[in-house]
Amino acid sequence: MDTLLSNALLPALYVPQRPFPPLKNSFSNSSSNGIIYTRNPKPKALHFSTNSNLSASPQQQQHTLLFDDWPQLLQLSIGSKNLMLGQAIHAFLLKCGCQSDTFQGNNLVNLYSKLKRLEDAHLVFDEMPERNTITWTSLMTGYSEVGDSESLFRIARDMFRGEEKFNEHTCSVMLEACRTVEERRRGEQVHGFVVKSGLQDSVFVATSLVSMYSKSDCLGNAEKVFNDMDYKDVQCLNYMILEYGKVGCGEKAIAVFIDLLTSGLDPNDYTFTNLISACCGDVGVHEGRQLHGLAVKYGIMGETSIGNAVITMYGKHGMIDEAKTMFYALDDRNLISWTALLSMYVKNGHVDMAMDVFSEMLDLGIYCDSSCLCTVLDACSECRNLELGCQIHAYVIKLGYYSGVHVGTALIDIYAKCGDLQSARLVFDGLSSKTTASFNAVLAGFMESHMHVEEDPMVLFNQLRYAGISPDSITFSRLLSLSAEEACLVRGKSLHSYSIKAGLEANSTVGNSLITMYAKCGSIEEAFQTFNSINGRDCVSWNAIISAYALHGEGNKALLLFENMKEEGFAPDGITLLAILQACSYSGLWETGLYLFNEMEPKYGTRSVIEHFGCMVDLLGRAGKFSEAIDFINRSPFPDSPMLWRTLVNVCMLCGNLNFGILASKRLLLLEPDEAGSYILVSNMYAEGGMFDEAAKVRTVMNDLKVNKEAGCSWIAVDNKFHYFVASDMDHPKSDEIYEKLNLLKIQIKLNTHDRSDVCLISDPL
DNA sequence: TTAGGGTTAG
Repeated sequence: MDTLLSNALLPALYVPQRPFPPLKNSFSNSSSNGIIYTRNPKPKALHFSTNSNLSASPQQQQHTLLFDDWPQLLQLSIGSKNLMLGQAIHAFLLKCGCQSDTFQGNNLVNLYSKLKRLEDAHLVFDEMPERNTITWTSLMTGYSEVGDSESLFRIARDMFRGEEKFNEHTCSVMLEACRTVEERRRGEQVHGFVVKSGLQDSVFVATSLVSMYSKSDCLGNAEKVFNDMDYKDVQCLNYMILEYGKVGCGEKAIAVFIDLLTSGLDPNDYTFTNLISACCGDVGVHEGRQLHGLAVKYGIMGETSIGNAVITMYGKHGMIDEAKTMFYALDDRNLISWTALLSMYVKNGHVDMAMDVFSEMLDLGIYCDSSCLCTVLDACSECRNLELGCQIHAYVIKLGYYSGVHVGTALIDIYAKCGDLQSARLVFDGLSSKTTASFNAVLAGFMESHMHVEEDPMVLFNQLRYAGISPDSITFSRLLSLSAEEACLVRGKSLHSYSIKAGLEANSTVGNSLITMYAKCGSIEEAFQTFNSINGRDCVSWNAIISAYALHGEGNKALLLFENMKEEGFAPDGITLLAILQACSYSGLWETGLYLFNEMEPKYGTRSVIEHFGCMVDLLGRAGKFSEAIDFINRSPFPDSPMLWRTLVNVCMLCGNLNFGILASKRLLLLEPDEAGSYILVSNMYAEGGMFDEAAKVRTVMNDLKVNKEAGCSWIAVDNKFHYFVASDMDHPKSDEIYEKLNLLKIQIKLNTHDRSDVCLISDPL
């Protein structure tokens, strides 16, 4: 063990000239490290100072440690993470000459393990002549501390081979190392070992099992272990309340709380913090408010964590005043209290108030951590305020959080959502470590920028795969949405294959995106196959497949699926009704559509919003009921909505009803005199109706008013390369061949539709 | 007489 005697400690060895005051209990100062030994070579006492200067004079020393007190001081060095003090005690023990003492060895292994000095822990461990269960368990704790489960289980195997007895402590440490999805399998093996060893009745081990299963996404197993426990203490019950709260099972959390009270246990601050936090899901503000009152009755509202949970709970239920009152009633506000208030304002759409709070924090000199900065950046992102985001970005750099992955991802998010993909990429490229979430944030930028990007997200995706970043369901969902937008079936299929390889075949998020991708790329059969393959379909899955059939004009199939959805116990939401109205509209089922629209609120409890009204205008128009459509708009809550009138103009154009189209156009241009898109639509409507002079007039008005619109573009993907075209485009290197092919196609279409009256060549745009 | 649940609020 001599090998551990650090040279750095030697200057501290000093014989004092006079006695020191006795050992005090106030060892909380973590800077204590001035070490002096009274006798050499075999000291009876250790004197130490709270002064960090090792060369301080003996008169400045404050504490004396008698030989028997060393375990107490060792605990202090662990608690205060004071390695130097621990090493001094180690040196002190060496001088005492008790190298073969197992108790001392165990304590030293524990010291170095807790301080993550695994090499030192191993040195002590290796030199111990006799080891016991505590020695092995202490060493395993070190590997658990640093998250090295491979080494931990290697040691466990050695311990097993050496026939050392595993006890409840050992099993708890092993289970601690299995609290991830990746380690779940190993956790199950340890569970088997626990049962075989008869240790499952220990409340420590059982709580570790509950924790292991819930943290590895197996709440069902956690619940089984929890329910089988004969004896539960407060900490175990608090744990289950926490886990139920995390997955939004507030009712179950409250049931555990009732069990806690009926078993005569006393709830503590953790109980209320966890429980109030659980009142943001299926359990609402009524229960949250009652628990808040109960915490006041118990006299523990002085605990900041409970107050913080109350702020968040009220904030999530939109009760801004109550949340604010709680914040100002707190005796001890901490950074979490401030962040909770900030977040509450952001989530309730009061970004300006959030920024006021942030300014106040800066004025008060409160130092922000990464979580607080992420919330502020969320505020900028929420209101798409890029300028403010840039200012916060500068502050982030000043604080040194620039390359941190969480703040970095929030920065990417704001740039991406504001359409500045280039800056989003710059932040992403500068991240010290990239995560799936940061990549997903960049993908949001691609989605926001649509087709106006040179870079191919798939190239970036492949680079990240090779760098070892695993895609998750959100990655696939976003990439599939991009493929759907590009109508690129080949790419969509390739992503489908990769999602199967990634083990996400039955994932509902990926499945739902696949349905939409296949439908938008024209393959309704594959959309339906995917729908059938999803394990645990949710409301979104049903909405996706109903929308898919609506898009393909198969209204009756969409209606059939709507009935199946209800039979399987899913409550249709606003999106379902929108999809079903579209299905009726595209399939000419206007009476059914009208009936369902009128049933939305009374039968389905779904409030109709402007999109539903838009759909109804389209439905009535397609059914030729233009007069009814105009009445419908005028009687709706949105009689002056340009969107509804634009829908009517569009449907008039589609159905060739110029009279109503002109009527609707006049209203539209009155409502939207500066919107280029409306002029183009009206102009197109005239052109479709053969009124070319009127169409030209509208274009002239546009020019006079100087309203311009970016030209619409079409594209085609060939061999993973996208080719874009605008009207009259001659920029493509193969323009001549393309126009020639188009001419042939037009002739073929005319011949096939038996309309040979106007077979002519598409004129060269030049 | 040493080792284990170590939980909370943004």
